[in-house]
Amino acid sequence: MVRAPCCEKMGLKKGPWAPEEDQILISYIQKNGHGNWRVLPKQAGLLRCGKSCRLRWMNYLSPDIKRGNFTKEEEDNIIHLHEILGNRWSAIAEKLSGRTDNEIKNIWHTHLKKRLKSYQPPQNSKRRSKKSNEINNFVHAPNSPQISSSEMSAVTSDSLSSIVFPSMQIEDQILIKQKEIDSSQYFSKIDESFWAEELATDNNSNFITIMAGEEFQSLDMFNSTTILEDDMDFLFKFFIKAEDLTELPEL
DNA sequence: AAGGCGCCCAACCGCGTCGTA
DNA sequence: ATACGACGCGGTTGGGCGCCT
Repeated sequence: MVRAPCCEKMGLKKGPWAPEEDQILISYIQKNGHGNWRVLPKQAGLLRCGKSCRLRWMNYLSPDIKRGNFTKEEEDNIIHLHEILGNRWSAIAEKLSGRTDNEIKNIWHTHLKKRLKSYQPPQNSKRRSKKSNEINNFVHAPNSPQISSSEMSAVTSDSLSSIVFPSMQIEDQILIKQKEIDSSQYFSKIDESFWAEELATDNNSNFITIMAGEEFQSLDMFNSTTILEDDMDFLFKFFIKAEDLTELPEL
């Protein structure tokens, strides 16, 4: 199937939006809603393609959008969410009210990536446990998928399952029930629905698996209440659905 | 003052997904 | 089952701006 580019038609304007165009779009949507984006520009009298209108509205004109610089707290949230979700900018944006995926993507590429680059986690932590070594060995084994931790988290959070460490028994996995994680300190902007959403509805069979890397021992199976601030920086997070623990995903 | 350079961010592009006929 | 339109997403681009020399 070959799809014609949406702005292929001659006469449609591209590039930066003029204030008058913004005004037309705002008043049209306020009056009629956006409905079908494809037909909106024609009905509103704009020489733009629907896609361009949608983007302009979603990323700039919508009243729900919070303008202005990102706070330190927001930046921290983005970093942590990126560890969990990977480059799923829209999913990250959902958790940060008023921020758009485009904005988050931009700030990631311009600020946060650099910030993380300059950060090097300490080596040879004395608290590294046997379990964390086992996981580490699996992740870096020759026949293991060669992916970074962030890619892994992206894959696993997509399907809410799937990263498994075959040499470990299920009971050896560190499984922490959703409600036992005190995430409020780090995800203060995120409401409870975030965790509920990621864990689907069945709390008995779905768990967040926290692979704490350097700080593995600090998390007590089924008994963890709080993640220490020191831990958080080194935390790799994978979502594991307990009933899927026997199969490796296709990566 | 002006030219070069790098950064930032709004906007575009192409593709995947979903819904419907 | 297939084709197709619409939407949404993530990657990329390029113009504008500020800083530096």
